Amino acid sequence: MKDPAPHKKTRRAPPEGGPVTMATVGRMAGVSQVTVSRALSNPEKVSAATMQRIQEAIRVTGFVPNALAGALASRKSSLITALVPSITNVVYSSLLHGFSEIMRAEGYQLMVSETGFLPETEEALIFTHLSRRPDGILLTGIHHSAAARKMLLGAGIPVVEFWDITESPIDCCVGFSHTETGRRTAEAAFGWGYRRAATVSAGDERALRRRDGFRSRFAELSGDRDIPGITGEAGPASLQSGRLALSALIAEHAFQGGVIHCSSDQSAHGIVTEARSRGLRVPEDIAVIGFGDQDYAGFTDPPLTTVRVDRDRLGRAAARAMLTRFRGEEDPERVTDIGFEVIRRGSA
Amino acid sequence: MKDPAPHKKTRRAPPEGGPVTMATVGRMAGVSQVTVSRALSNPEKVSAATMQRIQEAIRVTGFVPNALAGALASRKSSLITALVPSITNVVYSSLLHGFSEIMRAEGYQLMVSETGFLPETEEALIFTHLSRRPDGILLTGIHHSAAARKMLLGAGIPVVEFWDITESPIDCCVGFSHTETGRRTAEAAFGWGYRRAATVSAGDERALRRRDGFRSRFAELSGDRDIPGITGEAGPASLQSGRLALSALIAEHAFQGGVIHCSSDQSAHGIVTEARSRGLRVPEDIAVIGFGDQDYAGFTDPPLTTVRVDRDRLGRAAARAMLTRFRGEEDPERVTDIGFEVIRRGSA
DNA sequence: TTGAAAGCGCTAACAC
DNA sequence: GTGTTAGCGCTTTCAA
Repeated sequence: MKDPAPHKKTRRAPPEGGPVTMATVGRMAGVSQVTVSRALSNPEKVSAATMQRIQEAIRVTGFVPNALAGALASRKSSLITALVPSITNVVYSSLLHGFSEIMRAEGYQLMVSETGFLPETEEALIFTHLSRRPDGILLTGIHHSAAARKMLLGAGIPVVEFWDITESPIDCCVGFSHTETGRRTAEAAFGWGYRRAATVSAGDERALRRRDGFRSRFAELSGDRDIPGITGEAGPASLQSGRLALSALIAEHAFQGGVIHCSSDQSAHGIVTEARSRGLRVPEDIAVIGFGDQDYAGFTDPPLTTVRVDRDRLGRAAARAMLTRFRGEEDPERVTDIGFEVIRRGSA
Repeated sequence: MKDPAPHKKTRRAPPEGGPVTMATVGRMAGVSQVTVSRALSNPEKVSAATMQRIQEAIRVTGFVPNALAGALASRKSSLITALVPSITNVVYSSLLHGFSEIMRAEGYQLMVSETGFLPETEEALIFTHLSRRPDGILLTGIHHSAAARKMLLGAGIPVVEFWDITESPIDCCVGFSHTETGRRTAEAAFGWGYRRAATVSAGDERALRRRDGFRSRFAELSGDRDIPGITGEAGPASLQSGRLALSALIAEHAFQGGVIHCSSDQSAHGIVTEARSRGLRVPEDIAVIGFGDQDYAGFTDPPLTTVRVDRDRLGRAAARAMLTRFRGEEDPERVTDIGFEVIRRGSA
């Protein structure tokens, strides 16, 4: 028997065994597809009896709604996109943790990618992520390529930049001044009596600003213009890189002692470890200041003097900034400085 | 002037300033929307001249394709969903890193959520994630609720369980035997001459299996049936928890020395730290064996004896397993045991 | 090489 | 309360 409608094109065989949709559920419950949709999003607008039958049908069929279709139709994906330099770095992963906790509670899901500290990669990822039509986007830092900024602006969604602050964010930023941490660390160290210093820094842009803040302020205060420094590559420092850095400082820069400003607790820990295994006393011979106040910082021996940033609060503040924008509030805060704290423990 | 078509319902004002779609681009380039689609997915099927005009139009408009619509129409989302206990734990984040690196190269994006080691949370997240219609799903471990297994099976997509192995995976698994790491560690420690032991373990199911493997095997070999142990909560151990555990072992279990089997390098590091600050020698008075071979394990003082799992390889193997399934290969490997290695350094 | 038509599974607007 | 209709922006036929 020929198909009576010559122009009826079907892509696939009839709907036997096809995906379970709201229509499937509706058929089984004796209602239309729309009613199923309503039962799921506005339960109060459906009669109790209908609700019962629909729920039973959902149970039997194992129906899982298609959020892709929902997002397309409603123009709301409930998706938040996040770009961080590296997820293996606790600093960023803990921030994401705090952020996603709040966003999840509000029904949003996170899609994360790593930029590897590379602006080109970030730019490419922004494009890919925007194609998923997220409701908002979270970026690390305040430096993004011109093309990236353009795409972001064009997307017309909230953009939260975190872990740094600027007077001119794309949309809004939540963080603290990296330069200022360096300066305040220098002031603290000078106040504790240190007159000679050195720096050990990772190569990424923010670590360098922390280092430079320390350098210039310490020079100002102590008059010492010759502060030796070891600078690594962009990317996370490790305990090992800290050990190597101290060795290099001693071997190549004839470092004689004083305080060492590190761009991370990891490298600070490495320096302490290396110093001890060389029989040097910490902080008497070599004092060390870390950055980040990682979970272990208070429990090393000696415990690390470091800069504490309330990452939990930062993550939450970023989430709050985004939620505020979703609510469409008038004139929301553009810059949130959550500050930091220099914590003195045993290592300096 | 009244609308001549009384039943013409438009949701929004006419398409002025609306989103930039393929139709917009097509109009500007003087071709139909379909041709724009083709230009993007099958460039070779479009004439060079047309291609030029389309690309120019894309550039001018800043067009970003809507992957939601694409996925809905093609039934392919290029999305992979991953569920891990915690992203702040380097063990899992480094695995994700390796996995996503390969998947991204193949055009897939990762959507990650944290289960917090809770099966109920995992179940809820599986539902949410499946609603995004991922092309594949990556799960941590081999224990999932019955409802979760059912949903997963019903989704009809590749499921890779990693970081553990079982004879009966949902689809396939890539990992190693946790019990076996404990047993082999016990054998190594016994071989090194240790005759007394203790354990310090996190409370999650896999850590407990490592601990039990160590316990029973060490008891078998040494005849010592009285191995004291400290067991923490589910969730990541920290340097601090290791320090506390050693204190508890000494105070509450009158631990006199011997080898301590830890469920992580973090707690092992804590024990070493605590031992030293108490004036105990490592490994002479107290020997410590960690787990994970974290980046710092070889650089603590003394360096940690530990169990190494090639996480990079594991992440890659998991990715390969998934890609194999995407290709629809016949009868693919269901269980991949990537093994582990006991590494002896200074702490035991 | 290009286009027209149909439909992916859902939500929004409206009528009953 | 519930159903009908008209899309959301794309891919997939199929015909030209």
